[in-house]
Amino acid sequence: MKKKQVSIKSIATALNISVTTVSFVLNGKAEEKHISKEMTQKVLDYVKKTNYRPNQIAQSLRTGKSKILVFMVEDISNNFFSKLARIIEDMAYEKGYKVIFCSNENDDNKSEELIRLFNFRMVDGFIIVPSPGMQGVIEQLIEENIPVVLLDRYFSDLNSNIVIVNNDEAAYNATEHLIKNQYRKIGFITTDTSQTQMLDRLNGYKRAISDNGLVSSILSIPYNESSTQISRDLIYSFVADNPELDSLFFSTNYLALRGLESLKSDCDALKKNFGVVTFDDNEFFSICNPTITAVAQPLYEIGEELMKIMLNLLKKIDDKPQKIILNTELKIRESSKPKQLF
Amino acid sequence: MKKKQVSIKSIATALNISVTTVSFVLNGKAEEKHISKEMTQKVLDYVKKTNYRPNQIAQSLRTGKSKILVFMVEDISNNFFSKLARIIEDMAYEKGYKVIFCSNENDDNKSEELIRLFNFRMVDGFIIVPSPGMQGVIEQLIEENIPVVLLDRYFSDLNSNIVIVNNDEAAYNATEHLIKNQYRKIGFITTDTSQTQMLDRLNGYKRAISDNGLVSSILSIPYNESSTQISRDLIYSFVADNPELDSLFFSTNYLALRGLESLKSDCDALKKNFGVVTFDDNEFFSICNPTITAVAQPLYEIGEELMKIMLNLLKKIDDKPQKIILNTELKIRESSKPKQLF
DNA sequence: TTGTTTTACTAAATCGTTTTAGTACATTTG
DNA sequence: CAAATGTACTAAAACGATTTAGTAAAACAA
Repeated sequence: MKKKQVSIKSIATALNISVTTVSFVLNGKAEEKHISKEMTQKVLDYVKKTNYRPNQIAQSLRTGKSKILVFMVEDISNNFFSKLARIIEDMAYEKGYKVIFCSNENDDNKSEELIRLFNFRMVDGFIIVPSPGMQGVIEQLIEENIPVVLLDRYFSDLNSNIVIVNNDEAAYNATEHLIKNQYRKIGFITTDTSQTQMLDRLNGYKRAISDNGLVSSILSIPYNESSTQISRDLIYSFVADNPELDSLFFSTNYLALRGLESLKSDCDALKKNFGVVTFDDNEFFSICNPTITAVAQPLYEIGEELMKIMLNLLKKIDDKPQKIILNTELKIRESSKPKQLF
Repeated sequence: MKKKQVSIKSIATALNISVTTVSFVLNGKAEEKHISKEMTQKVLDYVKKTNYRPNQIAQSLRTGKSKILVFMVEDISNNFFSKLARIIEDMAYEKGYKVIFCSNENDDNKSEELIRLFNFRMVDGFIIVPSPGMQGVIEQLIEENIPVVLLDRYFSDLNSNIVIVNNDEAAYNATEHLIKNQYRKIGFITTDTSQTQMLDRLNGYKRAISDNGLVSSILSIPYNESSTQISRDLIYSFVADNPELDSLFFSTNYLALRGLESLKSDCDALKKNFGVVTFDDNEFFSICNPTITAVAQPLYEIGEELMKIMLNLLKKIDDKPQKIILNTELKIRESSKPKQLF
């Protein structure tokens, strides 16, 4: 009933040759190792007949390579990350790598635990959206010469490979866009984390505001509440308590979602000339009513750059650590249309 | 510069004892194997000091278990699957399993290729959203006693573990809901695949329509076009060519997205008493305008059932293959409100 | 003829664990 | 006091591949 697993050894025994010969043939070293054409063919035929597949675990043990990458993000169910995951998945598979995804929830302990789980040894490389206190663990990985590429956020005093977008500039431009369209009191919704990408966005917003002689108005939502009713309520109160607000800039996708829910519950907010811009695009933004203006990150390019760097690291081509900064695109839609023409 | 990896052997040598002893201690078998308290402590101390981590690859080779599961879906970037992925990820990690996600794009060749890539041996179990022609490969897995659980769709003549929802009934109820709310000409948007869940939904729709003496109106979109402009156009023409239509039922989330985009471009469609119901809920549905009525699948329960079955399979507890059918919930929102009252 | 090369293979070590089947000594039991 | 049992350990095989360092025979060169 139970089929015996076919191994190199079983092949060797069946053909009455040595495992070495089989291994050479399978690894395409027949010629180089002077295995005769007939022998080679015999092995190949038998392999095909028995549908032999090498045991990758054994290969990994011997070669030290697992052909597995880890893609660690904040939350794999977040649209931004899942879209990116798909892109990375495809690129990795094309190169013969499998990808294990995991969500660290921006929690340092979880991040470290996950990395320990992978044990530095069953994984060939890490693509990581780092949580704030991960610098030590990441340094450790780099020190041990394990390929690591970061994305989305960074550590300013860590010289690592990283792919990010022009957060500051993008936020500046998006804010200016609102200002150009006559919005004057622009609320900025962010979280209380020290994530660099969030700080950069905040900075961009602040610069644009002050460059235009306006006054900023910022709501910082506790990070751990950012996906709950509490954050909806906070946004609601923020808008209610600041009746002079004529627009909101959400600094990331999940905040936008909470915000839109909140503005929606205050039925009229969105209809009355109220401007909205958000970071991170979403397919649904073009079917919302009004459609939502968003800063779109170049997902495909991000994935491409990440994999380019990762593959180089895996090939042990070690350039200096690279810092890639990609450009975002402001997708202008109805939610930010000129105020007086609304 | 390069730190030597600490192994059981290096520990044994350092402490001048045998690897067996170290292994016993590490596996908590000290007592059972009569290792003295002092020895045990000595090993534990050294292990802590050197920060030793076992090489999981070697463990896997020896034990035949990798603690890796594969979660194969149609497209990991699809909201339904990524939300589910997150749930499964969490449950699996809790039990010490890692999860490799992959997208088969509903393509049989890709599915098979992926399964071969995992090689039947570097993975402990598969959770699969099967593509139509995968039955053979799946039978093969089952035959080789590899844990497999299917979800979302099934093969009617394959006796496998499976978790699905009451598609037929759910579609019936959703259709009836529209009918109760005075919609009379309900279009059904589906794809041309033979995916069972889609057929079941179609069936439910048809039954409700005929039970109520109405006439059905179905648009089937070529599967491979289902995420392109073409499908938007098809839906657009469908609505335009059938002016008597007063509502649409989208049979899955990506079709709903295309449909809503399409209806949006036909600016007024959604405002004029036009009913919409869709399969698969989405966070954005409650901020759309009108908010969208949807059949919500119980993601958490699905994940829970999948993992429950998988863990049993992994424990070699072999019950009969189970077929779990979970109930959906119709989330009634504005897009299906009573027609005349609109 | 002797020595060197080339061809066609193979034995055995290795990767880092787990586990079976010991051993040597001490203690208990009948 | 001999046999049985218990304690505290260890040697070595095994998992399934890769790879180094061979060997034996044939071919070629001097």
